[in-house]
Amino acid sequence: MSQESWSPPPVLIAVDLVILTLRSNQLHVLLVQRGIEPFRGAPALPGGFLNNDGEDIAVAAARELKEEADLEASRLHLEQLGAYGKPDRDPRGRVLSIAYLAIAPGLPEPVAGTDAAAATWTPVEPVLSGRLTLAFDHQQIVLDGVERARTKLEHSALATAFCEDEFTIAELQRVYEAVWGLRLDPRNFYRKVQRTDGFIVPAGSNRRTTNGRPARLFSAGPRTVLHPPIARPEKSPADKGDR
Amino acid sequence: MSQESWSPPPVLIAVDLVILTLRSNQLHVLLVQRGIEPFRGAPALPGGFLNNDGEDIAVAAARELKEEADLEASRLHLEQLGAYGKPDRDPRGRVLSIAYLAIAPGLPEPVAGTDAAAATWTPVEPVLSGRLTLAFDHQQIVLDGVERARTKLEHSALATAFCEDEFTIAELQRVYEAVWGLRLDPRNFYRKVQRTDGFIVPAGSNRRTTNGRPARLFSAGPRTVLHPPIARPEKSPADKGDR
DNA sequence: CGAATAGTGTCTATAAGACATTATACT
DNA sequence: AGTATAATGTCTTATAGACACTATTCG
Repeated sequence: MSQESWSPPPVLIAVDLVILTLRSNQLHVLLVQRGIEPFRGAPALPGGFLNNDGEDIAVAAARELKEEADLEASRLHLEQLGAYGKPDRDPRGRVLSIAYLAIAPGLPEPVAGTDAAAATWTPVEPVLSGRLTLAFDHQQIVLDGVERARTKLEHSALATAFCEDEFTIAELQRVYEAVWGLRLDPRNFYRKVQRTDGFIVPAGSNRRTTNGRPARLFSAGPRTVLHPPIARPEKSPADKGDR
Repeated sequence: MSQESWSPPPVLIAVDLVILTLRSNQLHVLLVQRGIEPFRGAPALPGGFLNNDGEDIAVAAARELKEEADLEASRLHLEQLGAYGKPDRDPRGRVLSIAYLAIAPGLPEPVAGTDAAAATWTPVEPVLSGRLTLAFDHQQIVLDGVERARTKLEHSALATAFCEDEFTIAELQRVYEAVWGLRLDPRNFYRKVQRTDGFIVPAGSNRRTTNGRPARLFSAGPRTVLHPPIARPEKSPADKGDR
């Protein structure tokens, strides 16, 4: 905080959302088609400006989540990613964006019929590689969001945020595989996840139907920080066979 | 980014700095005494408002680092911590603060004779525990900054930012001990640090004088992300003897 | 010499990775 | 039966933690 007092520069505050989910075992991000200049027609992150009624930025993020994606923040993981403030990031003038990362369980269809009709789930891969160009500096924000998710999978129970209330260990494994972009050994993963303290707890010895043997259902445990962590292999460990 | 266009709320942008260093093996943070209301006389983080000439926020952080602490950002580790935007965090009105974390090697004396005369190195412990009350939400920011440093010690070469260009392994160990607040076994630490790929590299087989056998000097290696990480023990592993 | 700090070696418990085997459903 | 997926077990190798020991300086 400065000691001097002087006239402030006018700065617009935006809140942008990186909403990640899994669709058919692929990591997707929610993008909207811009309807106005600049970058009209280009894909962009959902977001908006801060209300002028003294709204908290975290509340603004939750509000945009509802408005643009029809998602309830209270049921999602939502955390701040950081502030993006390069002076030229918005051609209209000085706009400082606070980016938030949200994790949602796989939804059957992209939201529709709401204000979020223009929102579409898009695979992250073309965005990360730059083959799909986003408006503003949104590619960088997605990059940072995915990187945040990747590292948090190791040390926190974030992976369960991609799952429904009850899930199988195989489903949890697919989260790790999709976000990290590599294959894991199911047997070792099973052991690892079970032995990591309060990570997941058996949900009433229920089961669910697929093809083979029914799997036990689990739900997210009380532990948010994992001891020991789920280590991410340096290189894809032997990609021969399995599934 | 929002599709609608409407009048923006006036929001002031501040940049606040959590500058950490080691002084006599204790983690310290740089605090200034506030000269004006609100919180006049209370300790606070160094910082200031964004310039109105279209300054980048990272540049603003570097500028404040120079102005308030007489430190050169180019020689320091400097990273963004996050945005703090609770509506009531500043009684004067809406002020959104972008916090930055800076790591400096142990400086012999607090900066003096400069604009930063009011700045003093303060042990973090009273701040973390709440025994020392800071202005605004600065206690929370310090908490987040220290937590960030603690976790980054594990997975990145951040520890070297606390050291001079050349340092001994024992000095590096003291960084880990001070930031984590626990004791480590010197022999195991030696092994671990040496075997972690490009973490530290021998600086010309020089040495330095203390009391016992001279220690080899090392400098920061090319690797910024550590494989494998330097694991932080869950509990202080046997605090009997040594040093 | 003895004190002090630096650096190396060794042992053991535990975890990671590879992979075989058994279990329980479906058609 | 045959196929598919879930769950458990076993083996080998690597790593963490505890700690003995050697090395090199100082007074």
